[in-house]
Amino acid sequence: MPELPEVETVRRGLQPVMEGAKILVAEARRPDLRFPFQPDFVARLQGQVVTGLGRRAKYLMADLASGDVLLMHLGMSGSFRVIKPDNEAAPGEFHYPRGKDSTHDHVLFRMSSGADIVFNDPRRFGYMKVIARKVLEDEPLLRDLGPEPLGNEFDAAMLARSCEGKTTSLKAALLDQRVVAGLGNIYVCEALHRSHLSPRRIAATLATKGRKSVGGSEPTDHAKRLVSAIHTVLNDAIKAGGSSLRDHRQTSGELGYFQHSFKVYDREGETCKTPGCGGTIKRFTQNGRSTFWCAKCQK
DNA sequence: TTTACCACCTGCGGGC
DNA sequence: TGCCCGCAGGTGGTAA
Repeated sequence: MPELPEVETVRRGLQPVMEGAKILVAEARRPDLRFPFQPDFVARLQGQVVTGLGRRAKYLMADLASGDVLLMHLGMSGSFRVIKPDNEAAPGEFHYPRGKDSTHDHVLFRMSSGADIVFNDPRRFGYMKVIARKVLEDEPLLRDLGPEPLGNEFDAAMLARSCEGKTTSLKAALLDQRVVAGLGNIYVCEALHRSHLSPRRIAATLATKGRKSVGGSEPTDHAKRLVSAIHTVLNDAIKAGGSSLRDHRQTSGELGYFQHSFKVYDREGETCKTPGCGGTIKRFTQNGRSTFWCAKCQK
């Protein structure tokens, strides 16, 4: 579920209680999430000070004073809650109000900042791993990630170069984390609609052979429009605290509200919001994923 | 090498 | 009311 804006919202929620604080207690309540926890997972976390909390694509990365990095991915249904520890509880015990979902509270941290952090993930597609910072760039999970869509590196020329020669659909290319890291199904649908580009368009049409440039191709106006739309939709979503469909909540438990700004996603059968268009939003399955689009204004 | 598809796990909503 | 089925926002692995 969580795409870049949701992960960034979570990062901003965790930062005040994690950065500069020591992990007094860490607890993994089951042997695995998507992957088995490392045998020394808890030992490498407990007693460590979190010196920084960053994000790379959809990964949260907590820098530890030991030189390790705690890598966290929310998968499709992962969420963090920040709660006040129960003063009556013994040190090392986690007492907090349990909801019906609490059977899926898989990882807990007690921080010296006075907060307990609970990671909940019903579908267990999320994962956590501790990696030494010095070998981080060799980490298979991170090694092949493309540029950050909101970073300076990502522009129309770079996107055009990445799509050059690709015969797959533009939608599939944008979901490929090697092309651009952090987009998921929702924001790809929204960005394509805002840039009036069809999800069925061949990815290579973003680049035109010809004028000399690094990489041998020039970005088309389509590529420029698409990059601009990606920037707009991600920035707006971050400001709104992400989108809350089914699972995603902020660390405070509040819902994001960007779903109210969707122009196509989950709007099958409704009228297109593009001024003067009047088309109807359609849905079809593309690479096993739902695509929402307007055939009238997306070409 | 590139592309498409499947599986992973659980909860929810719709249909019967 | 309860059961069954399809679907869901991600991603690694595998087959073509």
